[in-house]
Amino acid sequence: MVENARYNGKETFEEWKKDWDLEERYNFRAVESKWQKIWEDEKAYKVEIDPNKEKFYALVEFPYPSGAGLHVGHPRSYTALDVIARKKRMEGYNVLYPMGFDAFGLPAENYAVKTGIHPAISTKANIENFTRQMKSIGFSFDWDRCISTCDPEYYKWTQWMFLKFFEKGLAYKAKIAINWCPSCKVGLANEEVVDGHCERCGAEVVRRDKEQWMLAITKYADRLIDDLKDVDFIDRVKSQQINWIGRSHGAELDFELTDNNGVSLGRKLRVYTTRPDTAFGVTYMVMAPEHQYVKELADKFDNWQEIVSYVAEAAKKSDLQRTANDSKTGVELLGIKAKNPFNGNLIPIFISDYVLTGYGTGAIMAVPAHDQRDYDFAKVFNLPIIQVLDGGDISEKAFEEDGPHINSDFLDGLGKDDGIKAAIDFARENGFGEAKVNFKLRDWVFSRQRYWGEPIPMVYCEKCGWQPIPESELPLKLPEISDFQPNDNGDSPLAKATEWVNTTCPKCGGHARRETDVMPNWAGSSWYFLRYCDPHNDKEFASKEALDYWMNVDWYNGGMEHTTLHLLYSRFWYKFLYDCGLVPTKEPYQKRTSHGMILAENGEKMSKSRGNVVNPDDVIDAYGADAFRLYEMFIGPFDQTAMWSEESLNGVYRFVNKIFSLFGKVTKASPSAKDLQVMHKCIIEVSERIEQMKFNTAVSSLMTYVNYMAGLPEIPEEMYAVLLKLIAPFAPHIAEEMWARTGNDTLIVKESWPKGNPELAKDNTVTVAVQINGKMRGTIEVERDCDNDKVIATAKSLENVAKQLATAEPKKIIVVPNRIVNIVL
RNA sequence: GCGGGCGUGGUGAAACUGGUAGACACGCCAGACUUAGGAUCUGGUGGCUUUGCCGUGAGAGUUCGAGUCUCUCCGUCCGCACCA
Repeated sequence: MVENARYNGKETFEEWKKDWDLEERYNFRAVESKWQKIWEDEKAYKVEIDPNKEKFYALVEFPYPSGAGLHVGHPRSYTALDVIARKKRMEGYNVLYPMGFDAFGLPAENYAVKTGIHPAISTKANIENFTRQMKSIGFSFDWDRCISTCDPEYYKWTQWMFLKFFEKGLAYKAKIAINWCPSCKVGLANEEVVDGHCERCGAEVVRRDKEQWMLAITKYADRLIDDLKDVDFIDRVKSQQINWIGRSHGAELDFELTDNNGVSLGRKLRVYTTRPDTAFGVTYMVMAPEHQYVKELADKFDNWQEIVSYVAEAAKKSDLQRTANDSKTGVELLGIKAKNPFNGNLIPIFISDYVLTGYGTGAIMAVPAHDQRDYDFAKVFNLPIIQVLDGGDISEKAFEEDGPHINSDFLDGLGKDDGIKAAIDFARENGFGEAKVNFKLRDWVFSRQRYWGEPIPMVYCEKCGWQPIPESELPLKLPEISDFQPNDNGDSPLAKATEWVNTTCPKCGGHARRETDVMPNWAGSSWYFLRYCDPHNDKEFASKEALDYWMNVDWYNGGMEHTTLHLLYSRFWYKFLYDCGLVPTKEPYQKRTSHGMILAENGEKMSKSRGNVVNPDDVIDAYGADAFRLYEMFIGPFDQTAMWSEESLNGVYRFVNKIFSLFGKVTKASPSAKDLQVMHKCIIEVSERIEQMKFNTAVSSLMTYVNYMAGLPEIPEEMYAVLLKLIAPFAPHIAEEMWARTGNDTLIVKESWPKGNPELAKDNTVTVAVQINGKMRGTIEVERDCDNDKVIATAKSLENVAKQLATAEPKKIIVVPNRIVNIVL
């Protein structure tokens, strides 16, 4: 114990005590920095594996260390889990609550383009600033476990895991049409495109064919949905992930292609449908303009020019423009037909951009009677509409609900499920189709044409193709370069580092070139929570012992914006590691919650360009870290958007000072029954509300408790000690200071959490509401659990009640014990 | 279009399985202390035509009793979206 620091440099407690009389008010600046130093010197939050203690792993999303520093949004999440971590610690858990930096990313690189300052240098400075800020808020992170994704000792393992993906065939290079952001000059994953715009800069994305490294996340689509049932994620997160993965059950069916006379062309058009049972209502087919058959069957078409120009037109449009079309366009492929395998009918085939190349087989069978899009198209092109499900009025619009089958041969009379089953059975027996599950989820585009990211540890040899570099060469470090400018060709700035790029093939020893694209910033964050378990290990990404002890993450809080990005990616990544036998559990996170955003005072988003960003440094300087933390928790329901308000901040500032001023009234007096009742009620409420993340009402419970004590002539020591313990997770500095002043020489953050006794929390007398016909007429004070007859008698004696009873007889009297008496006249 | 929320004082918001609507704060009003206060402290504060009545987006329903449950509608926010 560092006695002198604790006593403000005075030798003894008694010496220190003399100073108190000179204090005018609570000096939060001195107190907060004093305890932050003591916690740091004593490593109060350092944690090690301890098999004798139950572990608790609390996690918040690590920040990108931007040049702007923390804004008040970050600490909302950090404080919430800090409160939970501190409470768990006081409850005796061995708590891992780590922090690190997601340090690769575009801003550092853009800054380098502008200023010439190397990303490594600006990132380091930003990390130092973030660390200082977080320490000034008094978070209980174990700083010895701090990591940074741009540290070669870290990204060595990110690269190592990429090699595993490659080894298992889940990382592959493919030339596909990707989303390209012309402003960032970088390819994007589907998840990074929001309404057709770049998630980061807002520019409209365009399609571009590019050779890309891909990770086969779609192989895990089923498990990413199914395993959600075993974890405790808030519903919003679950449903958004399920929605994004977009699983649908249906069938793939082959339609034979023929010439106009029904003579087979020896090819089949495969379509995907969720309703194979409506096949008797198919009146035409549609292929995506990009469908391979358009090129392959070019010589069969009578209107090639028309087709070519439509395809060219479609290629020019972005996805956004395609979607914005309200009327359907398309071109019939004249000269060929499709044969419906259910009834042998020859039907026309179109190309249209309402059919997407990336989903299903890129071709559909159109049932205009029962699909509104097909219906609209059929109207434009004057195609027949055959109803095969009974109901609705198809002269108006498509009938998309369920009904018994009609006009459908062997399916007639069957309902939806039976019809689908019968149709699939029929297709299977006749060899033209089978059941099929489809997903909206696409494989993860994993290449970024940038500098400030993890180099992809692959080389290309003319003779041997793509080869992984040997593990012994990891980490493959980023070369030093001075020109970070990306270009429009889609080359990474790394391509200019010729010495680095040119290398030898690990297989044949011949000349080879390194991959010059880097990984996306989601790579490092996909497994960082594993590194926290064993951050300094240079043999493995983490030891088995550490992973077995610490995993899973018990409680992970983060932003909703990451639900279909980081959260989904990292679940996939982790499941892959599980399949490799490298991690102990199927899912990384047991519980996932999410915080609401903090808006500026006027309800706008805080942003640098609007100039309305509130800097935590200023708040802490003016009101102190404790008030800041309390305010973050008191601002409103944790999961909802909240508006920053300097005026309200004053309220919690007063509250902190009130806790300080209460100290003057603390005596050895023992608490009365009423005192104990109030105290235990507060313990119970605060404990429950922290677990439920109802931090705003937890704080109000504490305020009620403080207000009660403020009304007492003297405050029993026990009551005040309980206050300090309960407030310690929220306002650890003042809790620690007052704990010391009450004569304790331990750290309150290591004390045990008070236990609430529900029996003592009950009041002896209760206020019961008296109603007549459900309307409030007054209240009575009765003994708790007093018998009904007595309660009724007391109720009847109320003046208001007696008056009404004089004119009418009660028909019925309802008594809810300790709550209400309702007299029905 | 599909999926998920939300709607309560001047403001942020409370309200457990239906049981005293507005806890706790902010603001405001009054008072105290002050040369002074945007400091601090104390008290008050949903509305109204005040024996009482009305009040949780609107309307209906269930119930002794509805902010809470059911239905219809309105408004608003978020996610996905020509996904076959």
